[in-house]
Amino acid sequence: MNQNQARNTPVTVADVALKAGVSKATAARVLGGYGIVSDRTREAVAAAARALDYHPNELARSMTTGRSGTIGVVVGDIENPFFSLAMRGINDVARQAGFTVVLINSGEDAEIEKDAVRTLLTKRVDGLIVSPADVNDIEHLRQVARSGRALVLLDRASEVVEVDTVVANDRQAAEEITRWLIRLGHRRIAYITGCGDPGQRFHTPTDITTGSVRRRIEGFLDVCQKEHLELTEDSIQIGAATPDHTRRTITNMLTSLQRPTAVIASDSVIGLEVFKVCRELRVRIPKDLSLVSFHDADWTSVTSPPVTVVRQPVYQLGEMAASMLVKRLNGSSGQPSCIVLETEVVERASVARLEQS
Amino acid sequence: MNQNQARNTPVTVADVALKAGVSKATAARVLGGYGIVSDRTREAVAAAARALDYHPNELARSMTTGRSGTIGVVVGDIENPFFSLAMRGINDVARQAGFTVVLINSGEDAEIEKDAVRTLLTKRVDGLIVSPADVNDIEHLRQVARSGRALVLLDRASEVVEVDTVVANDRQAAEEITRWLIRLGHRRIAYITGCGDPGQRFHTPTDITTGSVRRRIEGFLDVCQKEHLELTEDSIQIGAATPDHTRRTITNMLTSLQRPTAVIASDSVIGLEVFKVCRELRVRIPKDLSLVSFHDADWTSVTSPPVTVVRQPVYQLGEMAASMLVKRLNGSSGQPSCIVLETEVVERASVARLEQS
DNA sequence: ATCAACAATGAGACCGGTCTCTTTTTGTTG
DNA sequence: CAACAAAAAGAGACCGGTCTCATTGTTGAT
Repeated sequence: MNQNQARNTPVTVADVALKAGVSKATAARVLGGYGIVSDRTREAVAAAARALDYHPNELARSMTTGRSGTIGVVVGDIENPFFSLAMRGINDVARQAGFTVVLINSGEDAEIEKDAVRTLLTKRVDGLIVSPADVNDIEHLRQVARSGRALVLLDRASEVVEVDTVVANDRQAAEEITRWLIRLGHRRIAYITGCGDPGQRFHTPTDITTGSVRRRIEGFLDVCQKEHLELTEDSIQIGAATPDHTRRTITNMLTSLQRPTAVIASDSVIGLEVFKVCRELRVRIPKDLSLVSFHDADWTSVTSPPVTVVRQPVYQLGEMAASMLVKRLNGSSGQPSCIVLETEVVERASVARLEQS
Repeated sequence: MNQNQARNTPVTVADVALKAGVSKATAARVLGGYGIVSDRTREAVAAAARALDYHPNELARSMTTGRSGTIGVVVGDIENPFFSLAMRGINDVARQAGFTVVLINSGEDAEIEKDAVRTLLTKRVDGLIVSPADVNDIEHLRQVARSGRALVLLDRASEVVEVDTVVANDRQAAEEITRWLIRLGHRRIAYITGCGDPGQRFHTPTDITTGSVRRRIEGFLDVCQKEHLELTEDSIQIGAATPDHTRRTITNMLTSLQRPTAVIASDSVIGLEVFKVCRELRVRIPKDLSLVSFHDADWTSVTSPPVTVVRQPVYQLGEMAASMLVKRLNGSSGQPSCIVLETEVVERASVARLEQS
């Protein structure tokens, strides 16, 4: 082995400069790729750096430049295919633009989210992408703006704060499938979501702090009312946050006397759970229960029957969020904008026309 | 609004010190939570910090301490449920221990992986968790060791480098299910993986650079040979990296004259694709084809038939990797160890006893 | 009363880069 | 060949913290 292989290679510009016989400033110019240097010195310094196995300290660099080259991402649950797909979109764009992604999982907990944002801010990320758990509790997002760093909201808009946002047309999608279910003869339709407090009952959309879900519920309720559907307090099931709780919620719903004839699941994780419980209880889809799920997860096309879904452009959601952020970081200014991506209902076989009884 | 609300709040310890009427050193002691300070000054400084809305610059802190409080994670594909679940395990442990996670997706590309490791190193992460795409190409991993930072390999061991590792007992699991399939009368069994070069044919396990998959293939081949199964070059299908390519590979396999009677899918993504293609081609599972998949993804229990899987403790894999790393970061020394977690075959209904023809 | 021991604070170097400003070298031109 | 502009290199401050060491103030034991 090389005997001048120092332990823990803390080779600095100064070391390289010494070896190359130039000043620290000159070495820094070469190593940092800025300023003007003659070809001869450039090569000498480069050679010295190579010989010493020099690696720049990005931290020190960030200190003076003020840019860290990282963007922070705070999502609700990385395990949810929705987020992991969006995450890939973010990642792809970020790496293309030369940024590194710092990820924090909030577990949909507003406190953890605040903590996460604070942490990222102290770590001096250049910008943030957040899927806020609570559209009202946004003091920490204001803090981001105040600290002068860029912010993009992902999937969940907040009316309370003016900021770049990328969402799907949730409300419209919910209206569309609700109208459609009604046209097929369904009168008892339930909407299930993991948002909201477990054990709580739904009262008003304002209780739902997740932007996207609130919009959907608003759309759902709106259409129900227009079509004069009888809405009970069971029409909207909230708080299905843990698998265990989800399971219980669905079981209760499906064994109740006024069992719904159609269910809208707020994401693929909930949709899957509905599917599982139906199987256990021998509730046949779509004969006994029609099912529509948000998010076109990969498995939804392969069940028996395949599940009708609202296809959201999830990857693009991530891409857009990241590229909006990158644009801001590259100096784009102007009014914050809100981009709404279109969804599409993919009709499969989990929804039935209801026989008149 | 507060009129002394400075833009881009670059409030530093010096500012706080000034306001509190103490020296920079004293203010730093309070703000940094070290050294000895009297209660009175502590409160004065804290008050000043609050009034000024002081936020520490973690970057500057890291500069001097040498610790950044972050761990870097490089995985193959965050969209694969295997990794997103492991990622959650890592995340949970990391945040518990006060670390932030920096994530980079390699897309199973060794070059991107090297780049990622280099980037993380320059960003001075305290430690790294890597799922190496290529067990032979590990110069960049040596580099990590040389830079004096901790490293844990996730899911994929490398004999070439001595380092802490967390894996599942892949070889044994593969042996077990292969033996079991043979006992059920299967003589033509195929193994499909996304690893390896698309378009290439399999020759020897050494071609497979993904540690875990190589082990499984070794186990598979070993049992096949012991049981005198005829192995063709189609017995192992590699390079199913893109959905498109996977689809084609599977289609070819299932329409060939010597169609296998059983298929082992190397992960749930491949397993799902097999399932889809079977459906398209009207190949009935398990009547026409038996299917076993690695990774007990959530949807596998809900298909018709439900899929027999090798259940790996994926979350724990992530947890273990993170906690090993955290231990090292907290000063634990000693020989690198390799932890092997047990798997379990979950028998469902996608495997049939073969009728003698 | 004297001095040691320790608590509390201050002064300033330091981490590893960037960047401004100054000095030296080089090259062009009348 | 002097005169001057431009190019190249150097000196040193700076980013925002930490940390060592020196200084001052307080207490208790002798």
